[in-house]
Amino acid sequence: MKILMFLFGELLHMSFIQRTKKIALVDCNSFYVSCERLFNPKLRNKPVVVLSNNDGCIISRSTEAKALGIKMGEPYFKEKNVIIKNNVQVFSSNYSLYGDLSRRVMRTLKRFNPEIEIYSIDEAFLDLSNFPDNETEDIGKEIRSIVLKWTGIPTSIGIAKTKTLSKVANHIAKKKQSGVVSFIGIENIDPILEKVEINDVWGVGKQLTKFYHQNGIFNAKQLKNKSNTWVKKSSNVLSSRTAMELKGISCIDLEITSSKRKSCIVSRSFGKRVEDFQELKEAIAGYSLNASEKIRSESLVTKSITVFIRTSPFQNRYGFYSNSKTIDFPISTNNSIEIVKAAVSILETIFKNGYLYQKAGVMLSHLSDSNNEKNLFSSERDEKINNLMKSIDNTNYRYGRSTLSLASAGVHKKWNSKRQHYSKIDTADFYSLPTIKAN
DNA sequence: TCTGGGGTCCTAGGACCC
DNA sequence: TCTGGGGTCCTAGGACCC
Repeated sequence: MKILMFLFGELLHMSFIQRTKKIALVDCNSFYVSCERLFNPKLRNKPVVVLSNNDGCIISRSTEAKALGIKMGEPYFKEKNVIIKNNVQVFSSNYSLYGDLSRRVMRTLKRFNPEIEIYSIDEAFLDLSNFPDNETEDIGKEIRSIVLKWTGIPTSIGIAKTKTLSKVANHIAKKKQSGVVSFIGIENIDPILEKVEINDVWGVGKQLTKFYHQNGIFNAKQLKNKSNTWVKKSSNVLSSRTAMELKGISCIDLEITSSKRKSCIVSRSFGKRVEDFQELKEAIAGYSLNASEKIRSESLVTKSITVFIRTSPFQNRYGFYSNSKTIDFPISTNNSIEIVKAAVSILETIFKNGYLYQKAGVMLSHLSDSNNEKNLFSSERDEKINNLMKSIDNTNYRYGRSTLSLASAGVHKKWNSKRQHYSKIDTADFYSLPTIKAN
């Protein structure tokens, strides 16, 4: 009887309260700039930009900086005039700070539903299906205000039936005062999609934009109304998924379980060009150490390693050279010594004298779980190496990265990245806590 | 003078096999 | 001299994302 009453209750419930699939995309506004502002309130309402590694490009802009016409991804030196003229505040990127604040934002979001997909450092998809349809927008506003209150980071939130549509909603929310846009309950979204340019649709990049333009598709509505078979046949499955998602049919699932990564790259542009084999070797050894440490911290081992070096693609007068090579390890490993050795041996085969190198990198691929890799050849020696690696990692964790390193990684690092506008804020470092003066 | 870094997925085409 | 067809697996490279 109780069960019957329960079922009846549920039916009654369902008939009154609509609960369709609802996905929210929460995206931090000008994330890196917002992080810098958090510890430096003087930056509020002022134009601010954050630069990529090596102070190369502009990768985050405050609203005020956008208004000055400073473009995303533009080389810093090209915008320097505008920046100086308008007294734009400039920062080198500080990823440990951004990573820390990102974790705080994500932790806050999990209060609303622990099942979230962390899509990037500054955005997450959140399943809101459990909330009633007519409360969607209010929930969005609540999420926004709590994230702001608890972390100090402003966000924009788009809510819709599919991921692609929630991206569209988010895009519109960015321009709205409330910062929240929900498509839930809107019968016909064609008029909205009509105003969304095709290149602003998630999954449509430069090449696809060109292709769609050639076929008379200029906005999201036009793609939505194309037949699925046409899209699939003339492009590919990814494009057809995008089109279906615009129709409101969910094809791209939320990835709640954080699957382990499949590759790990460490690469940098040099602060100044490198010609010397020895210096290049130091850089490659250093990157290999970082990559090894990263995969160890995630209990992964690698089956193959790729090393690449290249000169600048923008300065042809010195001659362009780019090369890479991959080799396999006989047995998957995460041993720094072995990985550095392999990397250096690759470098020896691809290095060519007489070039000014601008960038180099190491990629570890075919990663797998280290716990599943215990094999017949495991020996006492492996055990010892594992322990050595563990103690290196622990020491570096406690006393700062590269406290313990290998000699081959070098000490001077003349080639290190440029970081002239570094804010030196470290939320994990007691001595960089902001001080508050009384009176 | 100065142009980031780190990922994922898909596909075409080659190697190989029967 | 004649020299198939179909399947699988792997990889490099392209496209896309933030």
